[in-house]
Amino acid sequence: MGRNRSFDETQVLESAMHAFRRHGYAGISIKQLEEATGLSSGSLYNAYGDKEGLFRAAMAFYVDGYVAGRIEAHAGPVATLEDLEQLFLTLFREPMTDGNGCLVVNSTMEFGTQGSPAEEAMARSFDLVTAGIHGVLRREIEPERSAAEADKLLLLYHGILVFSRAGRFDEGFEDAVRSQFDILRQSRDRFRSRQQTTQKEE
Amino acid sequence: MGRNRSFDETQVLESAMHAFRRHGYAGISIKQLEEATGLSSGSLYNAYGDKEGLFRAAMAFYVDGYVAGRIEAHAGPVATLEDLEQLFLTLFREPMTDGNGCLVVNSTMEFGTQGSPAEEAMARSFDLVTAGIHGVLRREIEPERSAAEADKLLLLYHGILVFSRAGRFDEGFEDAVRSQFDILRQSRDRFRSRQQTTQKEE
DNA sequence: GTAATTTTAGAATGTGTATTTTAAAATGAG
DNA sequence: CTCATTTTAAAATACACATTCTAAAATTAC
Repeated sequence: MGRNRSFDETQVLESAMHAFRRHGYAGISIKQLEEATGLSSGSLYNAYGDKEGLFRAAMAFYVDGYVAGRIEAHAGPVATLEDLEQLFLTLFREPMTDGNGCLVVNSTMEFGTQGSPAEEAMARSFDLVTAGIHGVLRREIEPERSAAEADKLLLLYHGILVFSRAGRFDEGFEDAVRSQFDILRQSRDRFRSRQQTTQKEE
Repeated sequence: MGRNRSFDETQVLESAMHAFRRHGYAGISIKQLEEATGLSSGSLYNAYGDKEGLFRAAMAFYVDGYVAGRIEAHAGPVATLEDLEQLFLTLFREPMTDGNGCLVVNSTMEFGTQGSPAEEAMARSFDLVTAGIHGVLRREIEPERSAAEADKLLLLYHGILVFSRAGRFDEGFEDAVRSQFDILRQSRDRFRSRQQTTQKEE
């Protein structure tokens, strides 16, 4: 059954992913992808079919490895406001500060709605983040305000990714995040004491 | 002194701007730009030098006409929280809902930090929006919280532009915006009554 | 060890790209 | 009216691009 692949697939996808993150899909050539991955175009085409196939693979790699992992760690089924706050604060630390932004959001902005090679990965990633944030708030604050507050955080999160890519990292943004989570914690405290009061009455 | 230009420059820039908005810079070809603008490549090159020149012109056109106009109208030197809220709510109405997003933010995500042909226009646009939002909040709410709340709104605003381009317009986002402005209005009320109290004491 | 099969690198291919050139048509200035 | 200059459209150019082909090297299964 012929020889085995001699390159490290993970390493190739990692390199390709960073290259796409930096230059976008239309903005990078096969030649640049050869340089980035260390593979010849022959091998790339053999392994991934075409440029779009490599892009899809890099997207899936990114969503599985980076997005899903971060959401599990900071916005999983038992995550608290404090965990979620950490999710936001990691956006201000390595490796998110290299100025190349998030592959999913970059690709979203490049392709828009109309049939993009990134469509499924994009949808999956947005669903993960949305569900994670909404889940935490549903557990932590009063139900009437939870959806609106979750949406605010969702928008805040993606706003940060825009400024990250723009290289415009005001120090204030971190304060803005902390201040918003402080407000949510106050909300949680009120919610909890009200719950206790209700319990006593029963 | 030779003949005059026979095309409507405004109309050409408007078409080019929408084409760039839709396809990005790297994603659109001169041929497509000929179709979009109705001009032959000869005329385009004569008028704008090259593809990058046309892009710069389209960017400047967009920032001058759209961004600056909207900021003046809703976040000028005498704008209130209500005016600013309108700025946000217009993002949910025509013509911002065509799924092509904002040329400035799209281009930011395409090029990132490193020397982009959109650099000056991008910087000007971000400065306009930032200054407008911070200006309103500085006037309307208590100084200690004004910067953080302005940054929150700034991030919220750009988050909306991401979801707009993604074609993922949850109805909840509009509620999220309104709820945030309701909170800011409460903040303004407290700030004003405190100011009155202080005045009486003097 | 042999045969089948895959990977691999690099050359080859054809298409699409941005851009320049060409020459004719248009039109403003004197 | 005439001349100078510009716009314009279309053909021409040169290059970069994604992709395919080729043949050799590698390596697994038997």
